[in-house]
Amino acid sequence: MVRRIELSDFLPYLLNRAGMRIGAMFSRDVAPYGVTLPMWRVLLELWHKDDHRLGELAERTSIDLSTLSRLVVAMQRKRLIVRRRSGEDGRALSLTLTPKGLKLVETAAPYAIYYEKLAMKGLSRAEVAELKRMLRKVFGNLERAAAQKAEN
Amino acid sequence: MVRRIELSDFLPYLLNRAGMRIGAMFSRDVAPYGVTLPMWRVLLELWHKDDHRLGELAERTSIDLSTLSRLVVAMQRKRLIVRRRSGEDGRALSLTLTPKGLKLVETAAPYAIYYEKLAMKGLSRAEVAELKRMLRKVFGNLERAAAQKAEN
DNA sequence: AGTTATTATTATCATTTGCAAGTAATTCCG
DNA sequence: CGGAATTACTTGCAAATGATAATAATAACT
Repeated sequence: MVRRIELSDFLPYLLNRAGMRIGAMFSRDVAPYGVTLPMWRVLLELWHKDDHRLGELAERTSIDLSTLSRLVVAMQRKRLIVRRRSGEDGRALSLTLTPKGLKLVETAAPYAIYYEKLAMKGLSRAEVAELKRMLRKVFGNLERAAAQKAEN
Repeated sequence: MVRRIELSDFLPYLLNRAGMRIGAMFSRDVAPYGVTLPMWRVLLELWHKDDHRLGELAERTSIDLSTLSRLVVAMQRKRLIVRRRSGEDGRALSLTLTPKGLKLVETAAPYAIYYEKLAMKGLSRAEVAELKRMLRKVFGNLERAAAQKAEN
């Protein structure tokens, strides 16, 4: 007999629920600007650090490589990003924001910041720092395990 | 000029990354049993509390209602759950696990528990409790805001 | 009771997604 | 050096998804 999982105390469940909810709320707000959640993730990543290659971006946005490949083509057609071959490695792409893309991230960013603040309401500065530290830790743990598994 | 968002300190990003990663790892392990992540979420929810209606389940699993409707039909065809009209409210469904469904959750649950443990490695019992409490708080904050918005 | 409103569920259709196979560039190694 | 293996990305295709419209049952109101 297996013990039942208590959902309100089950980390994957809590992560999924909080993550999906904040994504959905943000998403509805920025939809009028023509921004979808996957697009936003790409824009945000490129804002944060320009000149990404595709694989790197897929890893960081949690978007499947083939899905992302099509997404960046679409985003280039919309003049939000530029896709060119990397100089160093002719297989790789170099993805960068256009001015139009930059403008769009800057338009959407306040909504993201608003929802982050809203989510953290009632938590002290120290608690928030702890929460984020632990989430980074959690991700690091998973990442390390995945890497080890890939090794074998 | 808008200040750039620091990704490694941005809650929605941390939530998404951790949540997606743990979901993906778990998912690969249980795929051989014919369990997908959405299916797992439904099974887990019904394991936790039997006799759900569809809307309630959609809310709790973060699965879109129309998507979920098809999913539960498919799961009934696989004899994992039973779908019947609720006695109390003739509009609603009453969804329950079959013995086969129960067996399947019990097969998959150890993987879920394993990854939860893995994710929390290096955190003290007290820290874990704090993390979960804050995640519930975060979700509650978002939920409350959404409810208030819907009111107006 | 009859009409309207509300809530819950399903069907349809266009789009998105992800797996698997394919292509091209680069690196490895004899 | 040169062919095999690896890496980076793209594409084809079947399945999953989500928005919207339709349907059904119940509740609320007159």
